[in-house]
Amino acid sequence: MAVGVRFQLNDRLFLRDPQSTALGCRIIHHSILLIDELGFEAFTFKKLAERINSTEASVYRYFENKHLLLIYLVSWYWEWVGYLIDTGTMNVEDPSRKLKIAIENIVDASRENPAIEYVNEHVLHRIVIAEGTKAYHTKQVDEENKEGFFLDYKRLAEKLAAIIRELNPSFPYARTLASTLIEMSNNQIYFAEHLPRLTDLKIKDQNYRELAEMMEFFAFRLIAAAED
Amino acid sequence: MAVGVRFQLNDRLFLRDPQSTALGCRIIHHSILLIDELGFEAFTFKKLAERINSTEASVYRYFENKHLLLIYLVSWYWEWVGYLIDTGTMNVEDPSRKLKIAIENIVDASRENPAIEYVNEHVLHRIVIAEGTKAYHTKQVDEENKEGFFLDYKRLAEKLAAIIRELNPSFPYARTLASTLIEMSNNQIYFAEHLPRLTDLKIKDQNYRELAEMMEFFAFRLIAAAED
DNA sequence: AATGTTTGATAGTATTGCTATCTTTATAGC
DNA sequence: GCTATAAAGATAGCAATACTATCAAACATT
Repeated sequence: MAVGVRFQLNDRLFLRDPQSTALGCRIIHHSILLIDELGFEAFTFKKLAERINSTEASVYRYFENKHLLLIYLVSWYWEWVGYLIDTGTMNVEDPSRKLKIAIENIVDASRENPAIEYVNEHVLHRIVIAEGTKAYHTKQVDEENKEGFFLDYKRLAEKLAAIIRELNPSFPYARTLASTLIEMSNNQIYFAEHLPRLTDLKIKDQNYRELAEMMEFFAFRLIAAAED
Repeated sequence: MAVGVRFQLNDRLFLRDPQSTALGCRIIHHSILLIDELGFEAFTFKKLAERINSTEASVYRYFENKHLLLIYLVSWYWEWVGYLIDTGTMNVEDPSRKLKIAIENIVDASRENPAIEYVNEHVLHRIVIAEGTKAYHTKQVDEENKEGFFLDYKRLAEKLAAIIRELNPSFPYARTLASTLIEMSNNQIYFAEHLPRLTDLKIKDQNYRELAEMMEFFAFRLIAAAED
């Protein structure tokens, strides 16, 4: 279990590093809970400020707006998943074992013991599932991408793609498979909960084993050395 | 080519049927263009009203809010894709041919001749790619799902799943593969344009042939009768 | 000519998404 | 303990958003 990890995120995402002050940590802590409660659209800095007994102006000293806060939170989550994959595969040679470990962590990183007290990884996972793609589905993607706002997501995808290439160097779609698996994980969990006719998955008691198996089925069958 | 099609969408999506009046058609026509221009977040009914030389109040007589308008537009698009798949596979027996036709239409329905003058399918496709998932990624999914707001999407997925089952009745994840292929198509196009490190796809001159081939590769390799 | 429906014009309200300024409070260095 | 300075709180204000309400004008229908 990981204790005391502290991720260094892109410092253009915030005005003042929230990890450096008590108020900053409260902002992170309660923004996760409040976004989960209200949904990202209804979430505002004013409501957050009320919740933490602070003021709107104070929150704005940390984040330019709620959109950048969302990118911050989602980046934190992907960074955390990447970290878990790294430590989980550290002394593992077998690439197919590596892929399984990666999939397990993508599917359910919060199964691991939380890394930081003020981040509720379990709730954050729900936010990533429900709101994650809103981070990059905006008119400003291109500028924000140039600023490196999506590096954590891209790094995670690259990590996964590298394992895929290890398993089969001639597989022609490593990047596509990597990003598809990540998106698929979030989508299938969301569908199982809200639009069940869009998935074969049934999730009971937070058990993501079935999803991991499904994703392994998809990944290994696709990667299998082509017989042509 | 399809001329004069007119889709019957869920009538709880609107207050007054936009297809029934000239103003309604202008609202549809220009909301597609304006959402594409501004992005969904910056798009407002006031700006739309200005664009069509009408008033905010008049637009509100057709749609309760911009969120329902988005669901309406996205539903229209999936309805159109479903229609194209139906007509395209009408006299086709071979299920593998059917799947190819379905994939082609999911990947690029606007390759077909437009069905209705006031709907620019090509621009609407861009909206579905960039904003489509916002239709169901909200706190109200469950109530809206009960109202049947996502039936068109689910019907399309079911159509695809049926073809998959035809190809291999023992394939255990027909629904998951169906929804994954649809989401994958939109994501990979978006990534190719904005976050190219997340995909192996390169799109030049609106040519989606490569994407269709990639999706066929994924689909057929997965569906292939299991050798276990 | 009377009737109903659609649209336009205008106004108003609560909330959102900020920015600015000023004061109070905590902290750190000397 | 005193002083500088940084962080946080308090308050105000403003333009835009997301609506709702009302009334009059235009238009189509019988």
